[in-house]
Amino acid sequence: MSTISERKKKILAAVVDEYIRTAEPVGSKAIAQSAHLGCSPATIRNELAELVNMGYLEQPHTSAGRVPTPMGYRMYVNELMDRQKLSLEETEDINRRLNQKLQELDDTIDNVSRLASQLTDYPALALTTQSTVTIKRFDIIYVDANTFILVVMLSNNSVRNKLVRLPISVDQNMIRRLSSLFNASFTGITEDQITPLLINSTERAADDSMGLSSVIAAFAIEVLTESSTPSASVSGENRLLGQPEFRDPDKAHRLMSYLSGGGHILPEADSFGGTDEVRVLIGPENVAEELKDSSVVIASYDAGDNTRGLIGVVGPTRMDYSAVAAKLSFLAAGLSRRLGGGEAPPEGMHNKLIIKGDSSDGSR
Amino acid sequence: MSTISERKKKILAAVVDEYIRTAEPVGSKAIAQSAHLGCSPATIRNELAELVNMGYLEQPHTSAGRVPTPMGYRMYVNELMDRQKLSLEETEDINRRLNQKLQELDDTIDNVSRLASQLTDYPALALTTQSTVTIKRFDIIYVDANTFILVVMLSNNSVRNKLVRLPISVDQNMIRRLSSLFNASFTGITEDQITPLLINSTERAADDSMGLSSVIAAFAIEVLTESSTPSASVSGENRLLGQPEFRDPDKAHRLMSYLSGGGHILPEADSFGGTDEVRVLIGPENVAEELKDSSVVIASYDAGDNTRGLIGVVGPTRMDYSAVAAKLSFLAAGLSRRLGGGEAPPEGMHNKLIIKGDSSDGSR
DNA sequence: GTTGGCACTCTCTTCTATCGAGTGCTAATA
DNA sequence: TATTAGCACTCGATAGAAGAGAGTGCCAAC
Repeated sequence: MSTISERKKKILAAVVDEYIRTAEPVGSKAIAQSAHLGCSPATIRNELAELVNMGYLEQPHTSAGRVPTPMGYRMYVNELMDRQKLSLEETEDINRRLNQKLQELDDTIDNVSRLASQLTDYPALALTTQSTVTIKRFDIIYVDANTFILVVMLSNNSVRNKLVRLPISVDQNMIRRLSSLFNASFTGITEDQITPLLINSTERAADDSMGLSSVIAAFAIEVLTESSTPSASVSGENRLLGQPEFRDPDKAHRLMSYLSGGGHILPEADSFGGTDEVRVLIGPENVAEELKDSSVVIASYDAGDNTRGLIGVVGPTRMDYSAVAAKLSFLAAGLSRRLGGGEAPPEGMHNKLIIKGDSSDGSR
Repeated sequence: MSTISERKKKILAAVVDEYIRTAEPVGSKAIAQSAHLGCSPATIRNELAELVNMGYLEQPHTSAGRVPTPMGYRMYVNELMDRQKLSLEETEDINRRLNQKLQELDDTIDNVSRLASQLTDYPALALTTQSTVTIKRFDIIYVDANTFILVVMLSNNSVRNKLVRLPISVDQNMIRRLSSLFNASFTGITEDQITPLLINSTERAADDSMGLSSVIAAFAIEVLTESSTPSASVSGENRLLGQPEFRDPDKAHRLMSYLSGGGHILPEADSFGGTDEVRVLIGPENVAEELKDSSVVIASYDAGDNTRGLIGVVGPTRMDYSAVAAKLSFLAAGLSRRLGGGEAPPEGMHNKLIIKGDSSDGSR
């Protein structure tokens, strides 16, 4: 009983394809025409009835066509759908946008989410996972007696700065002293290694009676906290309204508010395997209550310095999984290539698309 | 005919207040109760009929209550509504949020728009006007033979940096030379004063045969462009869906897409007078087609260094003008105080609320 | 100038009838 | 045994009709 005939598979695939296209329950007649397996609607009906029994399809009501269940989608995603290759134009388009957006704004996840949303025409969110960041370099630039600039280069090669203005005067020597001291003792350590003790000893060593050390240390802590905290960005929530399943404003509002909330989304973020994997979460497979009748496609990329970036696209369960997965996969690969440390596959190549779902495999 | 009796004003105000509250056409009976001017519904009906004639109100259909026209709202905003003072809790709340959000992320307009949206519960957008920015200081930090960090401090006291990696090696002296040269000849000038000629001469003066000068100059241009280009940020689009007038998903979608588009919004931005002014644009008063049946409340603040920031809140014409104007005004004042250059009114004070509309004054 | 009374209008809701897509079942067929 | 044609049946969707209710406009009285 756990097997499923070839013909049933074809029919199931046809139903899902058609339903994704039209958002209307699919009838036996339509299938007989679209999937040309030489048999009549009546035969299809028998098969459909069995597919309903097996749990792959359901009927909104007795005399309507069939609609895929989450289990049906799961089967579709795992085995049935044709893994779309992007067209040359599409890959070129993505690469062009990537080059354009990333050349200056290195890691800005806002850009990643916006891009993902534009490409797929669904709301998208981007996030970075937790990671341990340390300071690689510490510089202090003397501007004038009351002003200096802190410049910190992090282990992930991003650079942060802060302009500090003082009510009192400091001389250039003090700045130089502090600079080299901080460069010596505050580099290579993580945020929680910056203890009051360490700050104190730096203060004494620099002969700093004005508390500058704590100001600078505070900046260090701030920067480290900020960079190692996962951050999230959501774009294109409004595209939800283009989907017929969100014509109900309340439903749309609920999901959009949830998305705008941002970060605490995707509890599955942590459990994410490796790069080059696209994961599809269908309806009830989602942990978050608000996503129980939506689907999420997630791709992961290497954001450099052991940081993993995640791109997620949210849509109705009737989502164009194939297209979205292909695009996200390509996008993630492009990002890995540009941001990641490791050796990279040559530009413009399709990388293989590995799709993993949850533990259930859609059979029974 | 251009005058309007006191009682009519009271009735008009009552209609608008009630309509803002309930989103339902307002009947004569309701007014007789809410605005207690000792007269019967019948009298009110007569007055209402005249108000309709004058163009301040309209009826959706013969036997419905009255709804304000844009002209009615205009009159309401200009003369009728009580200028709300915020409660102590509200001002404290805003100040607390301001302190929290701005202490580190100086100018991030994302924060401004998010804050405005949270406070008003309408979608909000923040933008900065065009301004001329120059470089105040130029520093180059040597990291290693293939890497250096550019640090630029701008006339608006923001600091930008960029990590540059080279395929070739440079020695520390070269860096030092470039640093002082750029600091000398690239400061105090605007973007379009950075000519190929200037770059060339710098290149020669530094004895730079590797084209480093153009890399650095490119960064200078980039930073100047970016900082002087008006930028925009939109937040809380989804709050639109909470409003009954946007229960139609298509209508909501249209406006949300327009808002997400961002910048080209508010063509009236340029014409904006001074700080401490709140401007209300009602329905057709808006230039943008997409806003013709929505209202916008705009406040302006001093973002320092001759830059003006704008905060706009978008909602249905049936918007709580009074509350929104009060909140925006206070928020703008708080931002001016923190970011602006001039002397500041003491914290926590209500600043006077000046509301200006367009040229028409709602009378005929 | 104000008020009560009353017929009138128009939307909104509810109910009913009809239509049609699509099914499930049965009996005939290859 | 698998497939097919035929047909009665189900059920949502649509349209029209009836009734309720809110609110008006107007008139005559105060």
